Amino acid sequence: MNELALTYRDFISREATSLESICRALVMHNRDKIQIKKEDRAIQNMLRIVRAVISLSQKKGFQGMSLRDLSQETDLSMGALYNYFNSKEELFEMIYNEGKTMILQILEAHATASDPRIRLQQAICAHLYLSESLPRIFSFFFMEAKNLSPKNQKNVITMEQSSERYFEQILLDGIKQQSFYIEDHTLMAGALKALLQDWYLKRYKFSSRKVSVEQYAKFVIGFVEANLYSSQSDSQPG
Amino acid sequence: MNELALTYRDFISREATSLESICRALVMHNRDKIQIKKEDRAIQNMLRIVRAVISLSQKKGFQGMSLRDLSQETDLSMGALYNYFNSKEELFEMIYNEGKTMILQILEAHATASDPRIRLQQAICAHLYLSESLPRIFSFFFMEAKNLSPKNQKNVITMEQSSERYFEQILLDGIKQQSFYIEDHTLMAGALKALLQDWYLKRYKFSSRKVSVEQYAKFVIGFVEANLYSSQSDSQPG
DNA sequence: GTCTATATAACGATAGAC
DNA sequence: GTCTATCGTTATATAGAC
Repeated sequence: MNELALTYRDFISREATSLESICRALVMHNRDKIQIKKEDRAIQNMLRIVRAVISLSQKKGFQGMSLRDLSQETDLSMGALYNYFNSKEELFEMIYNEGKTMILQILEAHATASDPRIRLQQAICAHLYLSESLPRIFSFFFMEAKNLSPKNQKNVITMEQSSERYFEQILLDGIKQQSFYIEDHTLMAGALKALLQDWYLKRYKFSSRKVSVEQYAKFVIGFVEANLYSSQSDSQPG
Repeated sequence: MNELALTYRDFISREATSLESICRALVMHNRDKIQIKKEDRAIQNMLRIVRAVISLSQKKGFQGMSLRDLSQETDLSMGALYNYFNSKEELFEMIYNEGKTMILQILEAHATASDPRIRLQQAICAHLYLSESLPRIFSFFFMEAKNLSPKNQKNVITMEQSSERYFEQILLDGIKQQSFYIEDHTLMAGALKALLQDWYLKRYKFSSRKVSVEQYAKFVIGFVEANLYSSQSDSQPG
C-alpha cells in the first residue's frame, strides 16, 4: 500500500494538541472572567474542569450535567467552581470558542503541498490525526453545538462548514489543474467530511475492531480517490 | 444518469412511515402504561407529545427539556401528561423502542432483489427515503441514544450496527458471487453508513443547497460503486 | 483560594377538585 | 380526562467564614 503524505508520529511531534495547551490558551483568553490569580493553578484546575465537562456531557449531555456533578468529578466545591466561570452557560462558551479557534488554526497549518493530490491527502490526515489526539472534544462539539446561544449558533455552521469548504477548495484546485475529474465537488467534499467525522463519532467501533488512525486514513484516501480520476484519463496515479 | 432501483414515490406509496402510525403502534404496545381509555384520543395526544419531545430535544437535548416545557408545547397540563407515561425516562424509552422496531422492520422489508448490485441500491434508497420521510426522529435517536438506561445501552449498539451489518452482508454476497471486489468490506459498510447518516444529521445543509433525496441517493450509489469493481474485471456495469 | 451554608428558582411527580 | 395546587427534591448561584 502507498505511503501516507503525513504520518501520525510526524503530526504529533509538530503539534502540541493536548487538552492542557487548550486550557492554557483558554485561561489566557479569559483572564477577566477567571478570578484565580496564579496562572499555573488556574490552568491546572481548568484542565480538571474541562475534562470533567467533556466526560459528563458524553454521559448525559451538557444540560443534563449539574454543577454538583461537576463539583464531585473535579473535587472542587461549588463555591470554588464559580471562581473559574460566572455561569454554566459561560463555561460552555469558553470551552467551545477555545476549541474552535484551535481546530481551525491547526487545519490551516497543514496541507501545504502545491500538488492538489498530495494536499488532499495531507488535509485528510491532519483532520483525522487531530480528532484522534483529542478524541472526546470533537464529539463534544458535534453533540453539544445546540447548546450555544442563538448569537453563536451561526458560528457553529461556519465552523462545521469551514473545514468542508477547505476540502472543497482543494478539489476545485485539482479540477482547475485537470488532476481531478469530479461531477459534483460540493457533494464530494460533504461526503469526505462525513467519513472524517465518522472517525470520532464512532470511536468505540473502530477501537473495538482495532483499526488504527493511519489504516483509516489510507482507507478514506483510497475511497475518495476512486472517485477523482476518470477512467479515460491518463492522470490516474499508478 | 442511471435510473434508481427504488424511487421515493414508490417507497412512500408502499410504506406508511408517518409519525402518526408510529404513535398508533406505540399506544397499542404500551396499553398498560397509558391510562387513557379512548384509543383515538390517546393516539392523537401521544402524537402531540412525541412531536414536542423531538422538537424540544433538538433545541436543548432530552435531559435539558423540562416537563413544563413539554406541558406548554403540547397544551396539556402537567397532570394530564402523566396519564400518558409514568416518568420522563419511561417516555423516552417508549419512543425509542417504538422507533427502533419500525426502522428495522422497514429496512428488512426492502432490498429484496437477488442480484447484490441491485439489492445494494435498494437498501441505500430505502435507508435514505426512510430518514427523509421521518426527518427528525432519526437524528433524535442518534443524538439522544446516550440517555438510555445501561440495560438498554446494549440495544443501541445493536441498532446502530444492525443496519451496518445488513449492508456488510450485501457486500459479502456480492464478493461471493464475484460481482464485487473489495479490500475491506467492514470498513466499506461503515463508510456507507456514514454517508447515509449524513443525510439526516446535516439536513439543513442539503435543503439549503436544494439537493433532493433522489439526487443524493444517486450520488451515494455512484460514490460507493466506484469502489466495488476492480478495473481489470469485466463485471463493471456499463 | 477554597470551603460550608444557604437563598431562590425550577425540577419531576402527585393528590384531589371538577 | 384534565385541571390546579402543591409536595419534596434538586438546580444554579451567592455570601461569608477560614
